[in-house]
Amino acid sequence: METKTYCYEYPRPAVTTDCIIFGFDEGELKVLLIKRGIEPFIGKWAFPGGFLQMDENSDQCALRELYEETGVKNVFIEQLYTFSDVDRDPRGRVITISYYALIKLSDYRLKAGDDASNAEWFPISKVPPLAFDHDRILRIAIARLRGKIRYQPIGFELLPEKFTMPELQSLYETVLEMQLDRRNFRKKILETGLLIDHNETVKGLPHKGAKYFSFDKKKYKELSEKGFNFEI
Amino acid sequence: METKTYCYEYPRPAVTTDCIIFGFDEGELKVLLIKRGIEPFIGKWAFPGGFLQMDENSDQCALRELYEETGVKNVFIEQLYTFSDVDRDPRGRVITISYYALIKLSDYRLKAGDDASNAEWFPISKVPPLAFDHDRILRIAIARLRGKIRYQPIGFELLPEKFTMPELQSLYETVLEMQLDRRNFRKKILETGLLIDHNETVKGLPHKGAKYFSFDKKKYKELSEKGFNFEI
DNA sequence: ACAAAAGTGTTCTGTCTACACCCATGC
DNA sequence: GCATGGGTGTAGACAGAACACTTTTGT
Repeated sequence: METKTYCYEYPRPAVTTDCIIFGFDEGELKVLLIKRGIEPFIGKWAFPGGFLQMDENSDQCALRELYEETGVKNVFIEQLYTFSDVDRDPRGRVITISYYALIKLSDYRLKAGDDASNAEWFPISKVPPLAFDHDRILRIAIARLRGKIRYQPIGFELLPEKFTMPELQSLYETVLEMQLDRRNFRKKILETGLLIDHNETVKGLPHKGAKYFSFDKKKYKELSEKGFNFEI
Repeated sequence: METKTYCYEYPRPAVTTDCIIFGFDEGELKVLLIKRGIEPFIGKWAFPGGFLQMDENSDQCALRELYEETGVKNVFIEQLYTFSDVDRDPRGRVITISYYALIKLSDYRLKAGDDASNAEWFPISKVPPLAFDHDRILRIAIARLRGKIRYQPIGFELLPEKFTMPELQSLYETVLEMQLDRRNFRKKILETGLLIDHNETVKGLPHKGAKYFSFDKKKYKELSEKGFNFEI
């Protein structure tokens, strides 16, 4: 049978993916925005994204766009929500499958935002009004991150391979917008048995340097297959 | 400026919505399936769904399809996930924005599944192999329901307006696939203050009849705006 | 020696868990 | 009066919250 005989004749919306890229740096949660060089919304900031090709699924599209626009690769990425309001794009009917990504800003700070780039990191408290319905998308992305960080070990995706306990706590405090008790936090995190202690401390500070840890991904994978649930 | 000048020239996938409709009845979680009358997958069971029109967003599309195919209206519905694999539909490139709905089966049992209808309720333990990638979609929908019922009061959407405590507990036990202690369950639910006691019991049984309750939606809305979080 | 941040244990409190007996109803 | 399922309270275990002093390091 011919594929053709099955073809749909309905009018079709355009389909894009957009990616909300979170980073964490200097005690702030940040998001990467691109300044639009074309209409509509020329000069406004928006999330990186682009059109779905016919030979890729939306995950691949989001990863591809992420790489093309920011040089970022091999990062945590997850589908967020699909936006489909009729008038969300003045050019016509566009459906956007949104994703959010978590990146280790320490690794990528240099690439995006350098020299003449039109990409820039904004602390989420200082994000300007965005193009399209991207303000709404950002709110939803932040809510997802906040909800998920408590019961999935995704916070580590925002920190360098090696991080200290105060850094990890600061990340949680920032994302959850609440203060946490130092002793209780450390106890709870270490109890999971998922941190590798490097027996190595931060040097060159005018005070005691914190110990370096890293997250044991392999162990987490094993444990979660046995029904273990991360929770903080 | 003309809208036309903005028009995208990329090839476009077709876009549909599908709806996983859950019901609860006779102590079983059930899902509504439609027997396909056309190729591809003719004769196989699949979720109700259809093409997105150019004048509706995906929420509206899902509600419309739900109503057209099952006569169901005014029910809980929520976007689940968007599926976009290149070969998921033999007819060509089709992207599906999936939704799940929770319905009070007691109200709708008669409509779907009557006489010569091609719709039927299946206990989730007895769902046959489905068309397209609908098996995968169902697994994801069940996982979402299971995850969400604990911290959002969505279980009530599956029960009649008035329900008894044993019915509610049976629903939770079924969805969560675990036994719950009767006294502790009742205590925890009543502690929320969100159940209205009708001071009325089930009659005509060969034993003590259970009391009727209903869920106080209005109070829940007020409380949740003040930061209250439902949890069971 | 002092300033600055990291590291560490214990008590208290409230929540979750486990559990057994009486009650109402229809036959 | 008996079989069936509904309703109720309490004691022990456990986890979460609160909290203060000592250690290290650079200047």
